[in-house]
Amino acid sequence: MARKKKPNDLPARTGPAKKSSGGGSPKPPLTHDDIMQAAVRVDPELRRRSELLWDDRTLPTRGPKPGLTPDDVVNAAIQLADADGLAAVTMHAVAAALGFTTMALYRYFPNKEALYDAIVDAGIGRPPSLPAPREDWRTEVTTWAHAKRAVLCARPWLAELPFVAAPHGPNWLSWLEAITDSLSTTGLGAAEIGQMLSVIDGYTRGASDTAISLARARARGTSEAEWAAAVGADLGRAIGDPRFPKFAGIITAPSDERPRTLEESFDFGLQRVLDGIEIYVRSVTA
Amino acid sequence: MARKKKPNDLPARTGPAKKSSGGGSPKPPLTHDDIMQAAVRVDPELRRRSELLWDDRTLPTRGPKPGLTPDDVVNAAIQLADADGLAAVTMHAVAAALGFTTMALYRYFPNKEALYDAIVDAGIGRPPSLPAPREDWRTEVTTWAHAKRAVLCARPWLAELPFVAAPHGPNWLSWLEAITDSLSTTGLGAAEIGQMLSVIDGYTRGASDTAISLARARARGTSEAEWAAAVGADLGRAIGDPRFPKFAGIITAPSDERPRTLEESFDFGLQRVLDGIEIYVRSVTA
DNA sequence: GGCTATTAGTGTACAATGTACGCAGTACGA
DNA sequence: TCGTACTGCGTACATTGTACACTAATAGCC
Repeated sequence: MARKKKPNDLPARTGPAKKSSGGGSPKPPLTHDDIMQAAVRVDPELRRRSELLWDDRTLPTRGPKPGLTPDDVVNAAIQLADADGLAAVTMHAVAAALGFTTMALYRYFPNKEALYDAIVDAGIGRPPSLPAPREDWRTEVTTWAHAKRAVLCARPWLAELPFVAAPHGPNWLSWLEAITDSLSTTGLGAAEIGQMLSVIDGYTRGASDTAISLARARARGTSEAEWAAAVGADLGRAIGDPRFPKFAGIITAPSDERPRTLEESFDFGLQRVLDGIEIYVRSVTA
Repeated sequence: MARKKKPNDLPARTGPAKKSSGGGSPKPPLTHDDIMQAAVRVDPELRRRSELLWDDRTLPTRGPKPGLTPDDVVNAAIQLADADGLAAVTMHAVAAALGFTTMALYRYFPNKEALYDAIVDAGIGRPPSLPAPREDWRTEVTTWAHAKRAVLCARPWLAELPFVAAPHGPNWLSWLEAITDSLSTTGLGAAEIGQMLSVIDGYTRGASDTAISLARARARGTSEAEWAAAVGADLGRAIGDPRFPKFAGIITAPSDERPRTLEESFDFGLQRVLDGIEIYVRSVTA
C-alpha cells in the first residue's frame, strides 16, 4: 500500500551540501553474512526475478519438450526492441515473431517485468575484455566508458528501463567487475574504488543521454537533421527570451568552437572527470 | 515508419576513444537564423507539444467557461505521481481526482504525452536562485547540483520519463540558465561552458540513480532496510562467484570506510568532477 | 431578445495490452 | 501401462488511451 506524501509544493531553494535532504540515508554495513541474512527478507517477487537471471533453469524431465528456450524469447524481444523501440516489445509481438501464441511465453517468464530484466542483461552484453598487457587505469577506464556509452547508443531502449534499480544479472556485474579491476591499480582502498566507480558510471550514463536521444530518433526513422532541428528549436526558445540571457549565449556560440561530434563531447567531459579522480589518487597515494 | 536494423549480435569489444562509433555525429551550427529556419521542418506533433509548454493559451471568448485550467490537470497528475508513482497517473485517475470524466482532459491536452511534458516541467520546478552577493562558481554549482538531485529524489517519477529528450519548458531552461550563469564567472568561452554544463548535469543525473531508486521504493511503501536488503542481495551475488572477485571486494568493504549517506557519496563524486573542471579552468585562464 | 457559431463536458465504443484460468495433448517414470 | 507433470493454446477479462458524436452552455451579432 502506498502512503500519501505531502502535496506538490514546488521544491524551492535547497540548501547547500551539508544539509541532509531527500535521498540521504545511512548505508548499512554490507558484510557477507549480513547480506545473506538480509536477503531472506527481500520481497519474494523481486527475489524470483533475480533468480531467473542467475539460476540455470534445469529443464524438467517429465512432460513435452519445450519448443523454446528463455534465450529464444530474449533474442526475439531484443530484435523487436532494436528494430522498433521498446514499445514494440509486446508479449503478442514477441510470441508471434517466434511462431507461438502469446500465452506460451508465460511458460518461460512469469510476467513481462521478468522478461525486461532478461533483455536488459542480455542487451547490455559484456564489457570489453581488459587488455594484455594491462594499460594504465586512465586508458582502461576510458575504453570502458566509451564502450558502455556505445552499448547504450546501440540499444537506446536500455535507457528506457529502470535498469539501475532492477535485478542485475551476470552481464551487468561483469561491467562492474571490469571497471573495478581497472581502478584497482590506482592503489585506492575498496570503498574509495566503489566511489570512483559510481562517479564514472554516473557520468557515463548521464552524459550519454543526448546521444541516446539521437539514437532513438534515428531508430524511429527520423533523420539526424530533423532531430537536430527539433532539439535546436526547443532549446532555441531561450534566444531572445529575457529570462535566459546566458544560456542563449551558449546556444548561439560559434559552431567552430564546439566539438564536432557528440562522442568527442562525451570524451572531453570524461577526461575532466578522470582529471578530478587522478588528483585524488595522487593526493592519497602520494 | 521504422526501419529494420541489423540483428542482435551482442556489442562486443568497442575500440577506444578515437574511433567514431554509435552516436557520434556532426553537430550542426546552431545560429539563430538556422534554428528558426530549421524549426519549420520539425515533426508537427513535437512542435505542437512544445508550443503547449510555452504559449500562454488565450482562452476563447465563445462557448461555456472551462471548468478547469491546464494547471489544475497538471497539479492533479503530479499529486498522483507523488503519492503512488507514475503508473498511477492514468487519464481516468487524473480526471476522477478532479471530479471530471476521462475525456474532459482532452480539452486541455491533446494526449497523454503532452500531459507528461507538462508535469515534467512543472515537477522539476525552479532552481535555487543565485545568491547575492554572488559566490564562487564551485560553491554555486555545488548548490545547483544538490538541488537538482534533491528534486529528482523528491519526485522519483521524473526519472522514469525520457525527460532529456522531451520538449523542454521554461522551468527546464531556467535550470540551464542558472548553471550557465554560475559557470560564466569561470572565464571560459561559451562553447566550453556548454561542455562543462553537460558534464555536471550528466554526472548529477547519472549519479542520482541509486538515491532515486531508494526514493521510489520508499514511495511504494518499502522500508529503507528492505530496499537495502534487496540491493545487497542482488549485488551480493558477486560474493564467492569466481567471475567477480574484485567487485566482491567492493561489496564487502568495511562499512566504516564508506560514506555514511548517499548524499555524502554524491557530494564526494561531485567534488572530484569539479576538481577536474577547475584544473581545466586554470589551464585555460592562466 | 433571439439566432448562431463555438466550445465544454459526457457517453459510448473500440483496439491494444497484460495476464488468469482451464483444457488438450505429450512424454517420461513407476 | 498408467499416472503425473509439463507444454502450448483458446478464451476471457480488466485496464488503458483515445476517436467520435452528442448535449448543453455561452457570447457576439442582427
